[in-house]
Amino acid sequence: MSKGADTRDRIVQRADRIAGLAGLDGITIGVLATDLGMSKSGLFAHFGSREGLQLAVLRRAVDRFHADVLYPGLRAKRGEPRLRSLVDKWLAWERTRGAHGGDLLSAVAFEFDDRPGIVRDYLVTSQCRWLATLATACAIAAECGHFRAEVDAGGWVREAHGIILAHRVAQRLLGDALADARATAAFDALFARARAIARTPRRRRAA
Amino acid sequence: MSKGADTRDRIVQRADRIAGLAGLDGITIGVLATDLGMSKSGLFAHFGSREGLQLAVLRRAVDRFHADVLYPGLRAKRGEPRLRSLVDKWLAWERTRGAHGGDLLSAVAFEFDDRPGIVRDYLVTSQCRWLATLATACAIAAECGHFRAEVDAGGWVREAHGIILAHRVAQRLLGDALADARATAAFDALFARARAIARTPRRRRAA
DNA sequence: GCAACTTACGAACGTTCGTACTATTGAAGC
DNA sequence: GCTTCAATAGTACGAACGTTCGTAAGTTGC
Repeated sequence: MSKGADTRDRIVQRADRIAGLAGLDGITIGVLATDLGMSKSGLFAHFGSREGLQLAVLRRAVDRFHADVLYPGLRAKRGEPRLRSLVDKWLAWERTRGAHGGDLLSAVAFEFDDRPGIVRDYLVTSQCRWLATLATACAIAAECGHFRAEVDAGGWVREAHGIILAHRVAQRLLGDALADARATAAFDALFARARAIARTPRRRRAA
Repeated sequence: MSKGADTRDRIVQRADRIAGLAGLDGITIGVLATDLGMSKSGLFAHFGSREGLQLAVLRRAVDRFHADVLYPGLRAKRGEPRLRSLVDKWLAWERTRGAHGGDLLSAVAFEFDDRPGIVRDYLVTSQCRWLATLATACAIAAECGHFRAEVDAGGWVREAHGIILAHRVAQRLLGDALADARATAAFDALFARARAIARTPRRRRAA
């Protein structure tokens, strides 16, 4: 790796840590430069703009997510095992706070949901892709007969997403000691429900 | 209302709108003063510090939440109706984007989950209180026989929280047209499950 | 060993930040 | 009508912001 690319990497790595605490908007070229013992201008030159730096940090987070969650998860065998592997690794990813910017993605989802720009655009596409991957894995689980044939993959994924998000708030904001156990239990139940042969009783639908 | 209190109110109201877009940290005394046609110092004097202003905005959001969600919801009759009323209003609150800072609370939950201070402290206590209220309502539903006696109120509330959070991301970030329908369906299912007489089939538990 | 390019620096730009102080206003109580 | 006091304006400050510029080193290719 060339010297430039190496420095750039160090910068993004450090910025990632800051973003984990203060959000992508909490990244500041001045403090970042001071932290790394280099000049603002030298640092700045690597990205051309603050937004470029933010995007680089987000990209890195997504790359890590792929490396730690997506690719290993996909290696499990088709059907429920693969889906389970994916969500287990997802939860583990969200759980490891601080170690790396494990939580950056969800945080940015809330931070930038109303702020147009390349950062948001990139986040949207990468999030959509991830959720679509999960939905596909869910559909495959149905194909394989692990899940009920009529399972709603989109709905299933949405619920999984909810479990992840609620876990994060419970753990990091509220400091709930039961956060992990609850999330795991919720996932167990979510799988069990999709698997269940006996129909859950259907009452009237809200208007 | 005295003139001072009135101005203060106008300031917080305006700041709330800004925070809805850019987060609590996106509030800036300078632009706020310009927006309202008053001097920075005149505005500043009302709060004593930026953090004081942020806290005032958060307080206002919580007050509105109580007025729009908590109190009206509690008026429904004991048991499942009350719980349903509460979560319905909760969802409605999160759905009304922009109109008022309907989404501020969840956003701040992610923004400040790693930033000690009075803002975070206030948020934590108010969130805990709200979730505890829901858990109580859920327990009462069990007492009334609407829900199964052994229902796990804490787990139930956590799932409800997840539905709300996932809905928000789906709606605001991903622009999912099905967001509302999915959230409503998820709540329906959550209620149905707690109600169900027939046990959902239990398989082995993950280790 | 000179040329071309990369990488980083230092200084400065104009803005904006939050916060202090002081001065002016305007309404209320006597 | 004068006093009093809360409310707002005015001005200034030092620091930090993102960004630009010109330039000095360092690296690489010929």
